[in-house]
Amino acid sequence: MSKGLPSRSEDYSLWYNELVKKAGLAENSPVRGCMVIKPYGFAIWEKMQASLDKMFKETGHSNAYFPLFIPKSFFSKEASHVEGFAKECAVVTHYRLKNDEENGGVIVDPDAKLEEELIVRPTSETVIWDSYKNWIQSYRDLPLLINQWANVVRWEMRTRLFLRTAEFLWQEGHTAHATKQEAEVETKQMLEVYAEFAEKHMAVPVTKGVKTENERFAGAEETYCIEAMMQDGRALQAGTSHFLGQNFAKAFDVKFATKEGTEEYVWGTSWGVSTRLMGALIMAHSDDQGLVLPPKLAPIQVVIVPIFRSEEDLAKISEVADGITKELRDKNVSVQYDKRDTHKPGWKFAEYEMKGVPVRIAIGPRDLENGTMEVARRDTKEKQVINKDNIVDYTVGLLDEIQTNIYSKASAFKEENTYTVDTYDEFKEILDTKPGFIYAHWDGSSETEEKIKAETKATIRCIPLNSNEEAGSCIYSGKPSKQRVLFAKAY
RNA sequence: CGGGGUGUGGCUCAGUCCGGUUAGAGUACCUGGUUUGGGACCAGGGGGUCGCAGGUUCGAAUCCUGCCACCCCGACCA
Repeated sequence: MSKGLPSRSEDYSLWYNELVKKAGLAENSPVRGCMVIKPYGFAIWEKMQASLDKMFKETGHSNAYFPLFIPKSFFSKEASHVEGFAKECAVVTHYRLKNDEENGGVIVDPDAKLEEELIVRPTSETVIWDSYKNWIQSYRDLPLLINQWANVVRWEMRTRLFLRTAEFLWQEGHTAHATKQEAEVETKQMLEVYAEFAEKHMAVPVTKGVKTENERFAGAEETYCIEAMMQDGRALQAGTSHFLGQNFAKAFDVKFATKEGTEEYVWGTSWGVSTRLMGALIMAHSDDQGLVLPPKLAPIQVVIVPIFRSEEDLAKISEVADGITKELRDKNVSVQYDKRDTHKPGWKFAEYEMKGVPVRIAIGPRDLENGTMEVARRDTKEKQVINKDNIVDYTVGLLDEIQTNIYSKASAFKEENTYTVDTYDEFKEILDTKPGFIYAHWDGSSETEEKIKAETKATIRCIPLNSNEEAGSCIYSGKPSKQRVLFAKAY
């Protein structure tokens, strides 16, 4: 592994790409637009999955699995849904290869053409609602609260590790309800789950809001989202929750018998977060030394590095290190004791910093003499010499403190880089000179939204929830507006 | 699909304009020794059909033609 990262402030994209590779998270795959997630990166994703899955279960959801392939005809059933995804679908047209007699190698067997093409799922609403049709007959079958962990494929023209890849991993929840109100409650509940996960686990502050019509999910009545700010000031959509109304129920003819004996279409929701969250995690906290992971999602929370010259030294240090390793593990802290003699301590320090391990404990001969250990925290780089009798409590407390500190830091950054403007001139001035979010009045029309996007590249990330209504006039058209919306350049 | 760029040991690249020893460097890897509290040092070593195919030439990484791949910018992006 080579040394060092490019500076974050000089070239953010380069820094990001190098970090993803050097921290051992992922790399570009030989397959166009796809990525290989390496073990360390996958370990972080698994931590995310575990936390989210638990939250889904606690809110009454169950996991299931639906097919990767979707018959083309399913797609055409919901008009706006097709339109939204048509341009980025991978399509299976044949089911067999054969030897190429003329040129060698293999070719697609032209005789093995599928009667109906299969779409590699870009999202699963259609296959899932096709099943729901058979699963739902009565109000007694509702609500149906299902989640699936899966991969999906969207043939993006340009890709970026974690942020936009042709294939990505995600979870997609698909629920069906007897009433509109219940479905709306579900939609908002899942948005809250995502926001809580982002803030409490990822330590990434987010703005909750509703998408404008332009940015709404294809097939939804309303799309809710959480938007996070990256360290270059750009916005990243970190999760979405859609109120589908009766759109898919009507498209797939999913009706149920009510208590009163009438027949009605069910109300739906869908919601998802993806490996894109990995990108958010990386870009929200990391620095020029590498990744900075919040303790709650760090695969290794504490690393112990022995400093030794001889086998005898190591043996003595290991005795102490094994002791605290066990004590920490008893307190559910994940510890790695790295006593490899193939790398020097300095090399290990740099390596674990690159990997974002929150706490490092170094034990050397000097510490053995004094009954101490050196504890270094990744977020602030501070080192403290701690008496070994207090080390376990100190470390456990430190992990909490780091989790809190990382969040506070990201939160302060987000606030410092958020602006409120009243005129289009101010708006453009800030976009040109400063990164960040901008709150401004908007007249509510797609036309204005598109013009602002074309002129400045800034888009409306969301119409924030919980923000005070405040009368004003649109920065672009001057027409009346009853609330400020969140503008930013986005990933 | 438009515009720009790059293909040379695992990785990052020099060499190409102006053809000419055995194709180089850094890093990584292997061996030995000295080291080990912030990415060690010295010595030795292995590893390359110079993207692919054709052509020009006594001679091609270098010039010509064709093809392929990848990257960046734009268009696209629940």
